[in-house]
Amino acid sequence: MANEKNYKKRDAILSYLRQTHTHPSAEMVYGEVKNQIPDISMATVYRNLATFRQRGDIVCVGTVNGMERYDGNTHPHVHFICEGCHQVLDMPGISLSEQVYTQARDLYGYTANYCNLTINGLCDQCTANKKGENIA
Amino acid sequence: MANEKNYKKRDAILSYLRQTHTHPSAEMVYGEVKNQIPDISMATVYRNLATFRQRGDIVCVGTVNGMERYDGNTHPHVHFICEGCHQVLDMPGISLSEQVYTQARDLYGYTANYCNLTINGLCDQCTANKKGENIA
DNA sequence: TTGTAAATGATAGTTATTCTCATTTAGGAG
DNA sequence: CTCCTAAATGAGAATAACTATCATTTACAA
Repeated sequence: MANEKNYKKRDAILSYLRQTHTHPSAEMVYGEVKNQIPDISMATVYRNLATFRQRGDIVCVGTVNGMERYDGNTHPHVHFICEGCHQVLDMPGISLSEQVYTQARDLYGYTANYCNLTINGLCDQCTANKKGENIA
Repeated sequence: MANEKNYKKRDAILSYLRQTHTHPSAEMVYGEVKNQIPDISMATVYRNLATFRQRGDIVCVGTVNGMERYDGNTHPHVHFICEGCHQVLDMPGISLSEQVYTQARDLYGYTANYCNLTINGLCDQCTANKKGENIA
């Protein structure tokens, strides 16, 4: 009774986004899902990413190195973007106050749908590499 | 004694970014600075924006409607991005805890250079317009 | 079988951004 | 003043992420 409609590829994309913690770009999604379903195309990936975002099934983390990154975890949380290796990492120990939504409405009359806190810098590994460079 | 080197256009770009509160895109910067200096080119705008960002003279707010937005105010603060009219607005009443920098280092070993909190939604005007649509 | 509506694949098109390179500019050395 | 150098710039080509187009395929129902 699975697959009411022709959702095999669509479901594979969303499943992958919900499983991974890499906050992949469209190209990374394509490369991974292609392993399971070799005859998938980039058009399908981009199309479904747009659909998921409109539905609120995924969120956009932001543009890293010229490419948008996506997250299947829609619960508000903080991201770290490494400027060295372009990883996007979750920071579960750092909380993001959700009162910004009510503040946006009460202070400014705005309708807040989504908030995004990103911290940019160097991850632990790139920090170590950088230190090595500085010694030389 | 002004203009040690050939910095007339460079300075005009940075001055504009520091004056305005529109968080302009490269194209918006070009359009404005062109009023003062008609023979400026887009290449100069892009080149100097990249230079300013490397130096830390400006920050990137994020990509809005396919275009990066820039801010001459480098003090960490919160931005609102209107999904209707694509305005980027400051939200001075909402604070951004700077302890995320020390938390990033202490909890994860990351080197944090910059943090960016954006709230997405509809500004007051677009909220009003949307309500009008819903009535009809 | 036939009809349908949505999903997809292949590919062309768009556009923000970057790259290349010749030219211009400002200042210093002689 | 002239020559030299190094950086800034302008014009346009090149890049690449993303979107649009359109014919085809798929799943389901009548």
